[in-house]
Amino acid sequence: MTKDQVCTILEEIALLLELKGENVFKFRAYQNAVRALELFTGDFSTLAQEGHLPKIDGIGKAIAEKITELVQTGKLPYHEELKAEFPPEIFDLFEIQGLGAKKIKALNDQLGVSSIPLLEKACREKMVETLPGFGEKTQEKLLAAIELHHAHAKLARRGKVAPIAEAILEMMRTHPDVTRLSLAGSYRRAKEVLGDLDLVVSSKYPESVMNGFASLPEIDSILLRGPTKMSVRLKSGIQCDLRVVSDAEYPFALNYFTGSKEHNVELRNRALTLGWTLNEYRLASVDETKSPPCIRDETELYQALDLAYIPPELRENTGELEAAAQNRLPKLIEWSNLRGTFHNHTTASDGKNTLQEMVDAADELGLDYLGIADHSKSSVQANGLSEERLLNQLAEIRALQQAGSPVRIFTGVECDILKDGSLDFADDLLSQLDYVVASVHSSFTLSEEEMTARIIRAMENRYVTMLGHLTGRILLTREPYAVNIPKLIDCAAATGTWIELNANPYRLDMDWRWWHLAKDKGVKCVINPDAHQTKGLLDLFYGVGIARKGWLTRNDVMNCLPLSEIETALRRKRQLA
DNA sequence: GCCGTTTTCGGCCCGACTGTTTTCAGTCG
Repeated sequence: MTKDQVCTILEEIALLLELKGENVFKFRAYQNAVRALELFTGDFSTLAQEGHLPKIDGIGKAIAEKITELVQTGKLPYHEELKAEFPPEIFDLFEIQGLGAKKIKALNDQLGVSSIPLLEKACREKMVETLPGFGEKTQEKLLAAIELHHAHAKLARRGKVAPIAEAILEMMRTHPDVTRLSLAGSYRRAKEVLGDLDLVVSSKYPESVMNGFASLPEIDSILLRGPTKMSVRLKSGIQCDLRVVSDAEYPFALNYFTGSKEHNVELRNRALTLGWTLNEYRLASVDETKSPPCIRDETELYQALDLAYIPPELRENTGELEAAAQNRLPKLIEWSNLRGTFHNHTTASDGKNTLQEMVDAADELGLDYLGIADHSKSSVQANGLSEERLLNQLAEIRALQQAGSPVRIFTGVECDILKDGSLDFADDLLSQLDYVVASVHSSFTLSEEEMTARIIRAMENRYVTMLGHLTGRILLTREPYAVNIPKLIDCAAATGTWIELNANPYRLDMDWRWWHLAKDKGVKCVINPDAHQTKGLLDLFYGVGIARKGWLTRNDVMNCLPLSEIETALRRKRQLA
């Protein structure tokens, strides 16, 4: 049983305990355990088999025993028994906005409402308003929430949200009563998928700012509105929350609403140990024996807690507070550090722009070098190149280069890793290219062992410079294929193979949660847009955000190297072998 | 159920908003 499967079961246990009306701290302990497991990148199954799980902070004796039982037997009677107490569809009800465990329990106990369709029926028959604690308005809101649930997926990819978010920010920036403003929440932390959008504003005239916000053209409907807080539904279906505070409160509000929740809890705990109490408005003395320092921005806020400034992308409670306390936070990579990129397509395979157009776009973007890596012959669906067509492209690129291209063009290929781990082209062809991106595009359903062995075999080829989109995931659409990522990281370190950070907002693969580990093992990252048209090059922006979340610096990312050094770097692995 | 420089009991972040209440419970972030 994998870690993910264990997490799913623990998550269900938490919900079931909450439904039963158990002690809140009990089910929260299960949620904390899931969180701890998700962040844990060590050897999970060995630890579970040997009973060393309590070494992970947040997992105690009781939960560790349950996990061990799950890993060893694949079953957990405790979970089965809990589950038997409720109909299985009841979990869906948690996705309806406005419904929590207490209300779901009341609906189930008193009306037999145990699924979204039954809830819809009960609302339409006006049964819900008869329950104590419920009323006519609640009933209406539930119907609206059900409709919304049908209409929109709960999460949106960063690439969908970003243009809207930046547009709202720019429009609000021009409002005369806005003093300071920032996007906050998971957007500011550069998360790959977002549940909503948060905007924090400081102003002397909150009413005026709220009116301005309410009249933005992007807004579809207002979900709730108080004196300082407003939630709206945007036309794109995304929820957007606005908070207006005074300018003195702004650094605290911005920090609080940037999160993550776990980072905030740690920060508050740290404040307490220093004799301060921290909330979204201020820092205050616990016993009023001392007056707090003047805090005008987030840097001063972290300073007051004896911490170096922690960039938003790192605020996931994965060791950033400890590092900030010891002043050993990395200097994170920035957009301007990128000098080139490697995984790009042209009309030769399934791209929408020609070689010349891609080169011009790279030049306009200020890149010094561009790698072309079209698909190989087995990717028939993507018009993959035959040996002959690849050699033709090679000649075309050399001619373009000699004609005086402003951008250095590197010749590569995105070479399919076949089912058995062999490559789509023979070594003598690969050796004529500057580099090779090796990717899986078929047979996604192999077992974890087979898939891991398949990719390892490909990495052991001296001509494979880098590994493309490591897990094949399409965010919110296709699950990653089963593969042992720690083993792949170890192999990349041993063979000197770079791992791609695929910057396409549909992929963002390898996931940011693994980069810190990869970096510690000495694995090099390469940020590639997997561009299929000129504007796709801009996806590099999303890649930098994820690299920052993964604690990476310019030294960890190969395409930060200047042109004078990248050529040698591309040749290094093939010369080692 | 977890945790520990208030340590084996007694805490566990906490404020805003809504709706149903008539002082508060539930939900959300």
